[in-house]
Amino acid sequence: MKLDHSYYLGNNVVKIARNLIGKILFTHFEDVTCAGIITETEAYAGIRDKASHAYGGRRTARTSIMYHQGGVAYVYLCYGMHALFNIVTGPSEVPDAILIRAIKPFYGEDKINVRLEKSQVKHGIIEGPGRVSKALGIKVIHTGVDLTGNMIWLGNTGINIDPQDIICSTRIGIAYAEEDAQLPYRFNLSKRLAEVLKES
DNA sequence: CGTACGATCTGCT
DNA sequence: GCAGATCGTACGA
Repeated sequence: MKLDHSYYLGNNVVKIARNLIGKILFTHFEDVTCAGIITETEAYAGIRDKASHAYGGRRTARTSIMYHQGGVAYVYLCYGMHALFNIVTGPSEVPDAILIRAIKPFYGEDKINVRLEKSQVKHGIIEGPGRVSKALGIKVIHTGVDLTGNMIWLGNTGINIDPQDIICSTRIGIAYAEEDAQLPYRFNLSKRLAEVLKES
């Protein structure tokens, strides 16, 4: 059920980002477990990707966790108020990461709704990376958390997803990345399958 | 030390 | 559809 360390060590971050669609993201804070099915991801391909925080080998206090071996969390603050949750992948010293942009609530919806306050879940999916973190209780201090531990982890559903149900497109909010903004590094579940999942 | 701005979200028009 | 919120981080002086 729980994805183990080897899952995160592959050096093809785009492939992992695609594979994460349909996996379940769990959190366990304050004695409460919540979970959501991942429906949207974006890959950030280390030092060669202008959209990545590690572009050109940039390495600062904030981004140093990206150089850790895959399987830990990278959470950072965006626009001064949103904690964005990323999954670090690849071998040590390869700063690849995957941003989780949307989930479908799967477990602990009561707590999720409390955390989201006024902005409740619409059409069954929590869209927007800031809202995903808010819903699951993930904060900047969770940077570095081991994703095979008991605070944040990922699991398999056992549901098989047809490759045709994964839509690939360009990433959002990275105009500064110039030509790399055109890379097909964003993945989401097709509307059709999202509807099916909504039923379950 | 100063400053510009972001892997965004919400509420108002 | 658009502007405002809101502040840590990065980078240059």
